[in-house]
Amino acid sequence: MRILFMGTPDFAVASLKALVEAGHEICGVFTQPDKPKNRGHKLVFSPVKEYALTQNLPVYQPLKMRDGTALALVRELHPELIVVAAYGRILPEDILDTPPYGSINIHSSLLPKYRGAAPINWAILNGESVTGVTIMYMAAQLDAGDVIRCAETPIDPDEDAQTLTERLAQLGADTLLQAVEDLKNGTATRTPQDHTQFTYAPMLDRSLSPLDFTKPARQLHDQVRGLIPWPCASMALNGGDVKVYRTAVGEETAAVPGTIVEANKKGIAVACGDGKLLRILELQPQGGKRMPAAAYLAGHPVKTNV
RNA sequence: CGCGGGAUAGAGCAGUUGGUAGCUCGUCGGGCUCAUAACCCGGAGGUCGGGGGUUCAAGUCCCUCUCCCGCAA
Repeated sequence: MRILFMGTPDFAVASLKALVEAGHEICGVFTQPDKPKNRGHKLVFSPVKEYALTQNLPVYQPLKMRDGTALALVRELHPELIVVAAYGRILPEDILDTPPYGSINIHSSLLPKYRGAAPINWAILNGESVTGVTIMYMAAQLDAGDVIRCAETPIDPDEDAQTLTERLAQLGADTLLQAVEDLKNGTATRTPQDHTQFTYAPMLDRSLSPLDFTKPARQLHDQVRGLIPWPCASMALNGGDVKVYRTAVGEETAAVPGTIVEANKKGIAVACGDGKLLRILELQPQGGKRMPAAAYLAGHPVKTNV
């Protein structure tokens, strides 16, 4: 199949790689323009671009999708199918309608649940035990197209959004290949979503970070897992803010929520709203690196029961 | 030239106006204990990120390079 691929982050690389290795002809790769700013002032290529270059695939980084040049480019490439995976841009219908097989998207949730930008994170934040990927036809409305295939996977109670993203990227790539086969063989099904059941997973931001210890420990644990690697959960400690990377729900306590009950090799145990402890196992102080709680305590004594 | 923080023992940190480098943990040896991620005693371990400069003397002051982190994008 002659495919035009559109994607940007690591999540999309798995799918592109799968298509390449399955022998499909990639006639072009669209990815977000190099954002001229990282820390210093270095230009950074998107992961998809990095990979595409290693495969000598033609890379295109249109600035605008609606001024006609992108459409002209797509027509010139004559793709039989467009595959979009976390491209990060809304595509106009005239582009979506160009290829004879249409345009399909790989979305990292079980649609119609968690439409939007951060489905993996919100699935964890909400304490879901199952999620998955969905391959669908692209429609004018975001993530609302008819479904071709989907695949489920359980979410481990201690898994964080980063590792889940990696797993779903692989699952998505596998499912995508099957969907492409379906299309090629003319056996692809087309199932409309139940639009009454949809939920939305909006973009994450820093306001989601602060841990509120009046909430149940389990919920805070989910918050910590769901916000990795960005923006991360945070809490005040020793007069500064630290990012919290890994936690565990501990035993019962009679302490007032927010109280640090212990600070030792087992972690920093904080009382929560449901009378259970949340143990901070791994954290990152300002200006420092991510480290185990025990290492943090070696240089930053924490007072307990205050 | 986007803003800022940082690099000191295996890990995490301290180091005052330049004057022989400390703390907590770990580690090794010994002791105590029914037992311990507990306690006691003792030991090892650092050319203070690299290079250059000022000085009688630099972890500390000046210049420079490299790497890491946060914010902003």
